[in-house]
Amino acid sequence: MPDPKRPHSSVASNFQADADRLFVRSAARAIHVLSAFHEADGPLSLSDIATKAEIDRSAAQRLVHTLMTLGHIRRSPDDRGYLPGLRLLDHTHDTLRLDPVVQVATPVILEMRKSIAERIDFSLYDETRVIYALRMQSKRETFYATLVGHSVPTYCTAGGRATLCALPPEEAREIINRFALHSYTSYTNVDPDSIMNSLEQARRDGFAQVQNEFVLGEVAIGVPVVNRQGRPLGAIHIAGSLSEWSAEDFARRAAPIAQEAARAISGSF
Amino acid sequence: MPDPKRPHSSVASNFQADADRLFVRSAARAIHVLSAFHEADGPLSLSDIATKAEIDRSAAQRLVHTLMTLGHIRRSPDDRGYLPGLRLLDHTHDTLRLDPVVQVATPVILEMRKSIAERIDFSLYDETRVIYALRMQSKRETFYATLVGHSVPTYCTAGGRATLCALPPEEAREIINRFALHSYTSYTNVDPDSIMNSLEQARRDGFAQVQNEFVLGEVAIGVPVVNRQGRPLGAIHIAGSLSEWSAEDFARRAAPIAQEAARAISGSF
DNA sequence: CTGAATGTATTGCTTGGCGATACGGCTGTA
DNA sequence: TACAGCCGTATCGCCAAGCAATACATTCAG
Repeated sequence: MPDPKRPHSSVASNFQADADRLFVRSAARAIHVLSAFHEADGPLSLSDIATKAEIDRSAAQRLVHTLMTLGHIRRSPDDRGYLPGLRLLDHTHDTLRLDPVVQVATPVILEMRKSIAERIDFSLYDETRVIYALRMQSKRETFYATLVGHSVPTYCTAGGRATLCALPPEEAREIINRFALHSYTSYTNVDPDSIMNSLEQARRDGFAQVQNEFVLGEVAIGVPVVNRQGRPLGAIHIAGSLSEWSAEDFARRAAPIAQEAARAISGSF
Repeated sequence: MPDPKRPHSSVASNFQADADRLFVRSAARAIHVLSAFHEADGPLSLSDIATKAEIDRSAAQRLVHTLMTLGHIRRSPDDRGYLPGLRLLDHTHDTLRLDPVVQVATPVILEMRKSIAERIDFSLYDETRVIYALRMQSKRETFYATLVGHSVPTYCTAGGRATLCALPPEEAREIINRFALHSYTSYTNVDPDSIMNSLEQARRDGFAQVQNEFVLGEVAIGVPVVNRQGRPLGAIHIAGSLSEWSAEDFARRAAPIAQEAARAISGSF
C-alpha cells in the first residue's frame, strides 16, 4: 500500500542509479540539464529544461541555479530564458587539445591545405556519428555547420562511411541497424544492404565517396584514420561543389591527398 | 569540542553551498571534475582529478564513474588515465549555435574572407578574457591555437583590448587590476596605466592594434562588437605576419573591413 | 480582470551521497 | 623476490544534503 506521505517516490529514478552505488544522481542530472539544450532551438525556460531533462521543476531550479553560479548556464541577453554558458567552451578546448588523435592530426590537416583549396575537415568517430573537430575551409561556405562540435550521422556522410568501412562488416551493420535512418535529401541512401555495399566499395577503393546524400550539390570523399588494430578513430574528409567538379575528377584529385594524410596520422596509434 | 565520529566535516564544503539552500554540491563537484582538465597536459589519474578538483578520492571515483557512463569522461586510448569525453563537444555545439551573437556574426565573418586573405577570428567577451568562437584561417597557420574554445587574456590581445575599450574606463581598469598580468613575450605591456592609454587610443581610432605582445611576429587589429547600450559582446580580430606587413599598412588594410563587419553585427543587439 | 506563464523562496522528511577503508593488480626498484 | 607505491575497484553504515511539494510575486496575453 502506497504511503501518502511519499507521493511518487518509486518513479523517476532518473536513469541508471538502480543497483549502482557509485552513480551520483545529482551529477547526472546536472549533465541532463545541460543536455536539454540539445533539443532546443532558442533560450529555454525552467519548465522547458525540467521537461527535456526529465526532472521536476524544483530539481531544475536547483540545478540551473548551481550551473549558473558556475558559468555553465546563463540568461539569454534579452532575459527571455536560459542558454548554455560560455564556460562550456573551456571544456571544449580541453577535449580537443588533450585528444591524442587531434594532437597529431592538427599539423597534418593544416599542411593539407597547401595541396588543395577545397574544404577539409577532421572529425572524431563516435559510433553512430562523427563529430567535427577541425576545419580548414575553402572560399565558399554557406551555413551554420561551420561550428565545431557539429555531428553528422555515419551512414550517409563521407567521413562517416569511411569510419564504418574500417570496422568488421557485422559491427558496421549493427551500428547502421541501431541508427534511425533518415532521408536528408532525396538522394540519401537509407537501405542497409545498399549502404553495406558502399562500405564494401569504400574498403576496396581506400576511400568513401558521397554525393548529394547529406547536402545537395555537395560531393565529398572521406578516408578513415585508424589505430594499429585497424579500428577507426576518426576521418579526414574533403568536400567540394558539384557545380565545379565531376564526382570522378573530385575523387581523383582529393582522395590521394586525404589518404596520404590519414596514413601519416594512423601511424601513431 | 570536535566530534570524533565526524573527522573533518566542517572543512571543505567545496565552495559556495554555505547558506545557499539551492546550491547542489554534487552537481558543482561534477563540474569541478570536468574543470580539473583545465590544468592538465595529458590524461589524469583518479587521484590527479581528486587533487585538482579539491575533493577526496572517493568522491572523484563516484563522479568520474558517473561522468564516464554519460560519455563526458573517457579513458585515454592507451588506458593510462582519464580524458574529457566527446559528449562535451555536443555542449560546445549548443553553446555556439544558440548564442545570438554567434548566430548573426557567422555569415558576416564568412563574408569577410572575400575581402582579405589574413586570419579572421570572432571571439566572445568574458571579462578577463576573450574566447575564440569562429575562425577563418589564412594560408599559413602554425600551432594549436587553431582550436575553438581557446581563450586569451583581454589585456594584451587585439580582440581583448577592443572589448575593454568599449567599457567605461573605470570598469576596464577594474578588470585589468583583477587580472594577473603576465609577460607572454618581451614586448607584452603589463603596466596598467600604459594599457589604459592604449585603450584610450583604441577608442579614438575605432580599433585596437597589438604587435608582438602575445605572439611574436604577429600583428593584429581588433574591433569590438557591442550591444545598443554600447557594452561589449565580443570582438572581430584579424591577424597577420610582421614579415609580410608593416603595422601601419596592416591597420590601413584590415581595420576598415573589421569595422564594417562589426557595425553590421552590433546593429542587432 | 483573469489565467497561465515566468522566476524565486521555504520547509520538513528521508534517502542519496558521503568518506573511510579494504583489496587486488600493475610497475618499478632495491 | 619482495616491497613500496601507485593504479582502479568495491563495500558499508551514518546523517545531512538534496529532495519534492508548496507558496508567492511578477509579467504578459487575451
